[in-house]
Amino acid sequence: MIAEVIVDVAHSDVDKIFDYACKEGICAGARVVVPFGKNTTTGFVMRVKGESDVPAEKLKSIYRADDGPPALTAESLFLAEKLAARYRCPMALVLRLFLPAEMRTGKVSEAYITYANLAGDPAEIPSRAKTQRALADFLSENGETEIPLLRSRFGAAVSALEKRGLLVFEKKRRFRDPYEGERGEKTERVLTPAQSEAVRRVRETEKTVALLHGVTGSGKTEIYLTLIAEQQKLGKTALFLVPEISLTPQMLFQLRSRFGSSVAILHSGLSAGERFDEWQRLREGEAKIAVGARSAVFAPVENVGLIVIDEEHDGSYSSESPPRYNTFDVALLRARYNGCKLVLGSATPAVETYRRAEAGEFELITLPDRINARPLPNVRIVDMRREVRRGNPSPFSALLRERLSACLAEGNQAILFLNRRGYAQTALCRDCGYVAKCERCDVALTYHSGENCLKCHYCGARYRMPAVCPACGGTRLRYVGTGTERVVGELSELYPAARVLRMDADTTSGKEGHYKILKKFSDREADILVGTQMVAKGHDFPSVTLVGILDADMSLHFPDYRSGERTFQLITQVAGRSGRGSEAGEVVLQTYDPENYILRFACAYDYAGFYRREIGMREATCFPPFAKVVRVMVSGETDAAALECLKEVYEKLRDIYTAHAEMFLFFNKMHAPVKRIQGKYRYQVLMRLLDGAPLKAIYAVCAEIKYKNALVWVEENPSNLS
DNA sequence: AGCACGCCGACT
DNA sequence: GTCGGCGTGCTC
Repeated sequence: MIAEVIVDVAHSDVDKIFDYACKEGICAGARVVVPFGKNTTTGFVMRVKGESDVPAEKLKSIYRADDGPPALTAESLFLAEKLAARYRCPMALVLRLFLPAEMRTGKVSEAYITYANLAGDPAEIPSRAKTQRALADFLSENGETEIPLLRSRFGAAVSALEKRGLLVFEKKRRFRDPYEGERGEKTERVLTPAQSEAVRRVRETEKTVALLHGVTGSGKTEIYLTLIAEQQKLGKTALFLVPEISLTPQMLFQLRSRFGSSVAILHSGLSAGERFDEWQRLREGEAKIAVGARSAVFAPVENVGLIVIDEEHDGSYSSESPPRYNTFDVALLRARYNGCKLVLGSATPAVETYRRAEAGEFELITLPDRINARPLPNVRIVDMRREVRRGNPSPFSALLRERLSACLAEGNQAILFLNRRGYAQTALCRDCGYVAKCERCDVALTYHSGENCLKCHYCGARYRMPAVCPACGGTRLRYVGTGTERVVGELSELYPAARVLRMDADTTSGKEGHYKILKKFSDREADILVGTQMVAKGHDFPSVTLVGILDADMSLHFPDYRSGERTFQLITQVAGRSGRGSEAGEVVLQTYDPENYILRFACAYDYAGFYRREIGMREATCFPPFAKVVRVMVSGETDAAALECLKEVYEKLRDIYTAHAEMFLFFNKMHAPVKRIQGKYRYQVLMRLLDGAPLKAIYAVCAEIKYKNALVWVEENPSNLS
């Protein structure tokens, strides 16, 4: 037999099928070890065939294959081929998505535990050996038991009994269980009429995709769980995808209490062994419901009955490193392959998603009301220009301070949202205008008061905070721009009695870092939670009655066509944290641009109004979904290398442009907005293309340009234009 | 990606 | 005369 093998080497030169001779019994999807050049490498069998076109003297044999079922299912192989073509990247790189990393590198393997049971006649035990007799009695009563447990209870008697030949041993597979044994209470809630109607519509629609557009707190999760339970009863599997941050243990316990051990969890917080075992449980059919972030869309389940993408608009569903896949695209392929439904849920759907739903491509299901009929919190806009004019330099407006005092006096909790970590945006010299910059990146450094240092948020470099200006020797170094650290500092001065927690990338490192802070807050060990956008997502704190949005403009003026959309989503999400319990909630939104339409629609919870305005704008200015933004990035070791490479890229792309000028709305080369990151000089060719433009040719041009000290890659509708 | 083969500069 | 620089080409 001949096996067509993709070797697990991520390089375009070897991104092709290699034929190997193999014995019968090896099938498609199997992971194999093969001789390759002077090396030995692992690979994947894509297909098995009778004969090969490769001359016999070149053909080598597979060394060995994993035992058990093939690592990759037929569906995985199908998806891999589609994705490699769509995202134009080596097959090996795509195949890696389907396996836990720890399995590929061979760092972990199955864990086993040895069980002992009684063999032979316990009457042989002398009556003076009381512990041995007790052990024998225990085993005859309880049957086979794990050795470690026996040793802890009966000590040396285990070995003694073994010497008498009265024990038999059996090794069994042990699945390492994340959050072992933890379960929530059984929560089988009765659906509201609106929820039942939503479930019915998903069930009955002819369309593959349903968009569940429900305001925050409208009970979308219960709808997902009901739909998943239905599929489980039919013996089918399900994928439940959530943004990384919403995978809080509370959510997992809720799922576990509902579905028991048939839920497997796949996310970055697990240990290598746990992730490996959870994956294996899915692959072997032991677990049928895969819950996880983006990468869980590749979960190795067969016979999928439902796929859910919660918080569909969330940016974390697009991968930023190659292969730059989009979770929705993969999920849609899987839904079609399995003939099942794909449910998208959001309070603030992505503009592009909503447009497709509105056009009838997706079933659009709207849930306009909160589940407990609580009104959405009232949002008040504060004009920060007036605060400045009144001589208030602090990050808190008078209104916010007044509401915060009231909130604390009533014994409630508050969340303050500011999308900037650190203490101050940067350190500036009042005498000469010097701004501290990173040595390897073209960005200003952020001052962190906790470590009293300057940090680069692009490369992570740390610098000592200078005592005097390095440029002019002046002593008037000032901190400009407020970050979460500074907010916490000012709060402790304003409200010395209040307990303040900070949640941002600096305080949530380590395993379950997010969880620890959220748990503290939900256990009421703090009164105020200050944080970056990670406080905005999906948490349910019934005692929070005030949300303060300190600088609503920050994401609004991001140089990106999606900044308005992102701001609307962020404000709606964070506002939704307020008033989820029995008391009404309120929101104070601070801005320097109080007339801005995005903010106005967000305050009124008017998604439809926002959408109309935004889609009209996109159409008028020819931005996605009416055109595609394509950027070709060039990054070089030196400025000269990058420029030389850029020149060739630009000339070749210009040929395509001149031949199809009518398809190009925009075409130009320029510096990347951040000219240097991690010592690499960056340039870009920016394009905006109409449907039908020769994207393939653009990719082809970029693939053939090879410089020894410069890199070229293509990004479509990039979400981060730095 | 690795690794070998192969052709030009400064060293015992 | 050789040791070693990294450009080029191959891996079933």
